Amino acid sequence: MQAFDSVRSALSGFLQEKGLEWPAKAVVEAAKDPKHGDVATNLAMLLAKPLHRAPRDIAAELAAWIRDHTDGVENVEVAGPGFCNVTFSQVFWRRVVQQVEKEGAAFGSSTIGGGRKTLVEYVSANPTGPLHVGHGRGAAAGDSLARILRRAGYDVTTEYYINDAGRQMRILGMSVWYRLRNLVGRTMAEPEDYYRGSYITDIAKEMLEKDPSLADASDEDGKERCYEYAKNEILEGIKKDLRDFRVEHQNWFSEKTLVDGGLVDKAFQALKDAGYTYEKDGALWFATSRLGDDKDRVLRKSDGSLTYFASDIAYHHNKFERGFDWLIDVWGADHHGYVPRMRAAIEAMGKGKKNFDVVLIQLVNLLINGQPVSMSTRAGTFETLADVVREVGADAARFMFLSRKTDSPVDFDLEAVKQRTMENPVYYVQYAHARVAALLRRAAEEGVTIPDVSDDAALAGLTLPDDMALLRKMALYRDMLEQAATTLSVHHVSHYLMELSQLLHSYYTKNQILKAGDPVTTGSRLALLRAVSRVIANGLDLMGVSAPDHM
RNA sequence: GACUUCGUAGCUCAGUUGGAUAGAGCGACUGCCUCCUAAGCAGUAGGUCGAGAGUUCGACUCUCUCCGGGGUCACCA
Repeated sequence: MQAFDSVRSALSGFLQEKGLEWPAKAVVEAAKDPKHGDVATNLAMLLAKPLHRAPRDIAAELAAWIRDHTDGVENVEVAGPGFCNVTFSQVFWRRVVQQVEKEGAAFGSSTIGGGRKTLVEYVSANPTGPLHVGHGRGAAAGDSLARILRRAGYDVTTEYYINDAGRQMRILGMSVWYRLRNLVGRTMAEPEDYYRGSYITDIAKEMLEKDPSLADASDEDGKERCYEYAKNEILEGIKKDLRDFRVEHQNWFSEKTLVDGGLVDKAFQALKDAGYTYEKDGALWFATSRLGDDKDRVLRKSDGSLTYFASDIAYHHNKFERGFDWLIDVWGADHHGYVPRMRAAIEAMGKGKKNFDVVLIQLVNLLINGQPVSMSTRAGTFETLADVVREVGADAARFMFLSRKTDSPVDFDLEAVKQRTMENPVYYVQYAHARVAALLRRAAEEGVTIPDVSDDAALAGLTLPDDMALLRKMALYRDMLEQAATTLSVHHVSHYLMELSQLLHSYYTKNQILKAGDPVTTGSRLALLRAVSRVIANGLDLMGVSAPDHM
């Protein structure tokens, strides 16, 4: 927030004057306790050693310096072992309202991304069946992460990698073919390993309706046609489910085109040139163990087919070739053992740690009335994402997923998420937004108007600690966004929104707005709450959750 | 076994470059709608931050050891 920036620059001036560097551990942060003012710094304590002076002594000098070199400061106090607590004036804080009014949806945006070209890849589930709840968590996280990074100044592209070339897809074709033959009474041996979900049979029926003669096709031809049809059908379903979940992918990248387009060979060549490949036992190996992996990995199997890893390397190679500087992969936590070898591959491409990050999404334990429901695409027993979204709504599901750290497992109880109570914080936040909307409607009905952008006089009624608490919280929005972006953790947004909403509900209950008694107070408070609801809407947008005007 | 991740209130979880008296929601208990949305508010109770040692002005945070839960260890994807 602005308060941090101005204190920081004052401190830098002080250090420069003394000919000192900024100590690595020195921070400027929001004071946790209002008694400690608005902004606190520990700088004096860290200067004690180099200056050979008592921390509180230095703090006193520092306090005077801050007072003289920072705009909008009301008071600076030395506290505890040597903290400097800075309090800003009410006039300073009121500017936050004006800033929100001027910037609107862009309020709180940051430029820390510096336009860096970033690719966020997420979901990327094999098109072998409908998305289940677990995919939903990854979808919500990836989508929200992309929104956050964009607001933080990154140039973000989102992508879904379609695994349409490997063994799983052959099994898919075979599964449909098997069902299809069964439907017309031409049974064949049950395949060893196949998808048993009812959607497989549905697809087979559909194909037969369109072309009854299909059953006469040769085994090979039949499987191929089943594969092709099923893949497209399922992929369309996936796309629809994601749309309904408000999840967007700009690109859909096919593994098959990667293989057919010779990009795999190109990537192999790059690895070979870097000296990392070798032949052994009739297979092509990649010496990932020289780059931090446990052991070497196979790229091309002895039967001539490619491993999943091989095309994935090619895919990431291609991402860099398309000019992306930062690759973020959102994966299910079961892929976590896969990370070191992918890192190795990235390094072999001449890229480093800075260019590649993986966000691991832990399991979702779906519960219905407290009873666990198992999810397995193969066995065909699962709760689909579409069902869940239909049941609880995209807002509640997304908020739930995005409220927890991605790397810890989550219990998702359908009944609980359906409930419109505090089990379900999404309504708490949305209610805060709707309440303000209702208030603004009421104001309009009563002929109370406030300007689109307030001037200082219009905000003069903001004098209470409650006012300042809301202003300070809004001012922290940008810091929250930056933290979420730099740590790739989406859950900060929902926690921030809970806190801001809490302040708003409390304010609303304690302080009258339209009935405050005088026009300045009414106008000021109305402008304040309008700004708060704007910030809530911005935050909800980061999560892809709607900000309703009515509830 | 190796690697990885987590262990914070009865429950679900925040607490990320080490900061002041460890937080929130739910649940429990006590109050608050003749008054702008009670899907709300105010308050009470609830803790050995898994255990131990170390690093230092200061540790929930960093290091090591141990205990306990999850996950992964394919020429599968």
